[in-house]
Amino acid sequence: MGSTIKDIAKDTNLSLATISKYLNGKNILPENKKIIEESIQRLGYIPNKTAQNLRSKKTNTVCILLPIIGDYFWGSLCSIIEEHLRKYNYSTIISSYNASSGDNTSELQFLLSKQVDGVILIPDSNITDDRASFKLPFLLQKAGIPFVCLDQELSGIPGDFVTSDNRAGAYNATRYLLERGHKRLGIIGGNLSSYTMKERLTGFQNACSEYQIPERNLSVYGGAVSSCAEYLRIMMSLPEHPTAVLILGYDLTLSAIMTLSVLNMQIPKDFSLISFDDDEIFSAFNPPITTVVQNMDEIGRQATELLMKRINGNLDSFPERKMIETTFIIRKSVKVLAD
Amino acid sequence: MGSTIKDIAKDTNLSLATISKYLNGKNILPENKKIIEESIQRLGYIPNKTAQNLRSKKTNTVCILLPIIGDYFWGSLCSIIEEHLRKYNYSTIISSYNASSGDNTSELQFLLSKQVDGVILIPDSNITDDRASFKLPFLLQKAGIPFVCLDQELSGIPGDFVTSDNRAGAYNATRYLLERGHKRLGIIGGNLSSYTMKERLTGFQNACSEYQIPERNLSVYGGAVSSCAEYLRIMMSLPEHPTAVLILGYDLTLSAIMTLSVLNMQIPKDFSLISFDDDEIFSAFNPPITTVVQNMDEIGRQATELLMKRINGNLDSFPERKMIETTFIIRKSVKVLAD
DNA sequence: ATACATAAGCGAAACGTTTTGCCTTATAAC
DNA sequence: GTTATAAGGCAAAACGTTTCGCTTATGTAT
Repeated sequence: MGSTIKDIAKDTNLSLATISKYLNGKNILPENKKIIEESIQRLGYIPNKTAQNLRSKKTNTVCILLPIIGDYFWGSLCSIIEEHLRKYNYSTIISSYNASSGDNTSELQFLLSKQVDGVILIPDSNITDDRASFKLPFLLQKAGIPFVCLDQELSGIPGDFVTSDNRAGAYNATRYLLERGHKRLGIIGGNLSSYTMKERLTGFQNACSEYQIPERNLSVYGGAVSSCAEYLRIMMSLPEHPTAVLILGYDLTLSAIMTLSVLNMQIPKDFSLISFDDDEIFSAFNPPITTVVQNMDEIGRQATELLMKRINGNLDSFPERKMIETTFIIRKSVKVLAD
Repeated sequence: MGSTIKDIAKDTNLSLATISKYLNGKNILPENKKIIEESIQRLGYIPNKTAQNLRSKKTNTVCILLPIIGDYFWGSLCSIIEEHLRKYNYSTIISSYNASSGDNTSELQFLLSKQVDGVILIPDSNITDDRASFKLPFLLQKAGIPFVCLDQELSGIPGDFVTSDNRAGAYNATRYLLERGHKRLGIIGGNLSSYTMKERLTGFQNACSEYQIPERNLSVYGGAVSSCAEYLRIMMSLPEHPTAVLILGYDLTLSAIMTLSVLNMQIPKDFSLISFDDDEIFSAFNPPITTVVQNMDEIGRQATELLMKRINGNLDSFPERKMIETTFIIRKSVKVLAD
């Protein structure tokens, strides 16, 4: 069915080596080039990547490793990364790993047998917080497979990573509230012990202490989406409740908005709110919600760039920490308070 | 670095062929089996897939082809499918294609050169509605690469596909409304000309005509999320406006809920609503929203199964149309009307 | 005993490339 | 006119497997 380099060689009366040279962009006579191109066209030749990979020991393939399946955020990031890798002539394979297992050897074997050139690791706190030597980061390092980590810094081992600048994002948003006269603030997050959330919390606190807001005027909540509504209700029933809140996550924001509407509190008239993590839908709300947005495309781009660099053997300034700036989108969910 | 089958052969004093037999589960002497296993352990041998692929002309690889990048729904489906394919010992590569191009030859070449065994095609109406012979489905067929299509039926060419039973899902939800005494209904969708949306609309209409609801009591809207709020507002200002609405999509539902809250209409007291497409967040709302949910995991499973069948040369009942039942989750967004 | 099937093992060829080292020819330098 | 230099081409080896055809040993039915 498919024709091979041999067929082209016969067809053109040239040697295998010459055809291979042509395919790899080496110098050959222009006339031969023309002949080869015609022949390729005529015979419908398509290079066989498996053969190329075997011989050259390079697969031009990167594996994205994710811990959980079905997560919207990471799932869509996969296709963004694919797009970027494609520009470098790399293809993407995705695979999931067992984050809770103490031994990721089987995942490593998979990568090794597939001969992937590099890995983009979407971490799970189970993996990053641990310096156990059978977990993915260690195994990858030992095997000499370059990888870059997304979203979270590894704690037991040095490694490149790229993440949103969560701290700055939260800091800016908080300042925005403070500048508009809010003096009692709340922050609502999911699991506040994760790297990402800790960073955001730090940003929030830094801004507050710059404005000398006393601790007692700050209200911090970390917990499940389902209980966020309850928390908000309690918070709002206090006599001196916050006038504004920074909400760390899409789902939480949605839940908060719904809760406020049930409580008959209007945004921003009765209460101000900023969401960390945007979605198209927030701009369609009434009022549209002011948000901090993570630049997913940029995260994908930078992760790709960094990985390419490492794959090409460039170890400059390892380990690199790339912080991607968030964007602050001012819409209409924050009220300006008179002093 | 990595050891090969040759090393094992030397180490065990057996021939390459025997080692290969062992690796492929053929019969060998139990004593040799033991020796080989020890040797593999000791030398840390890992089979080289690129070599296996080259020789056996089988890659155990499926490519998921998607049209757009960054789509949450499809992105997360990718990792679900990966999970299922993994059970069959297949790995997954993802790649995007140009839906608007008239010629997908380059995509085909990619698949051919990668030697993928099959494709899961996430379609774009640009591709399915067209019988142009340079578009993906035709090319795949011509090249003899088995594929199954998700979500949409191909119109120009027979092909397997698996999709949610959109029609039945909408039908059931609509009946639910009708059974609770609603006599004036609305349906709000995105692009109503897409296959998916048409199916849902049909389900809605079928239920309505069964209950002999006159056309004039039905209100149908298809359009962008951004203008849905406006539409709802107008609709609600009519004297005899619908008492309940079926909303075809997550974003639209969110937008509708917000709009209603701004209009000071309470769900379900003043207005009833069912969402097609669920999200965890809907259960956390107040009231929790009654929804029709697509069984993504099942879609992934069935697509995988069907593709495996085709890859193994089983063409029984081609082309197959698999309709995955939706689940109806009754929560509290629908009011029972007195007659 | 003879013939015959079955099981296990072996060496060598094959899969479709890239790479190596050598050879030829043309070009430039002196 | 000789010699150095470079460019392009070629045959063959290599990459790490699987598979083919053959051999030998073992058991089984005639």
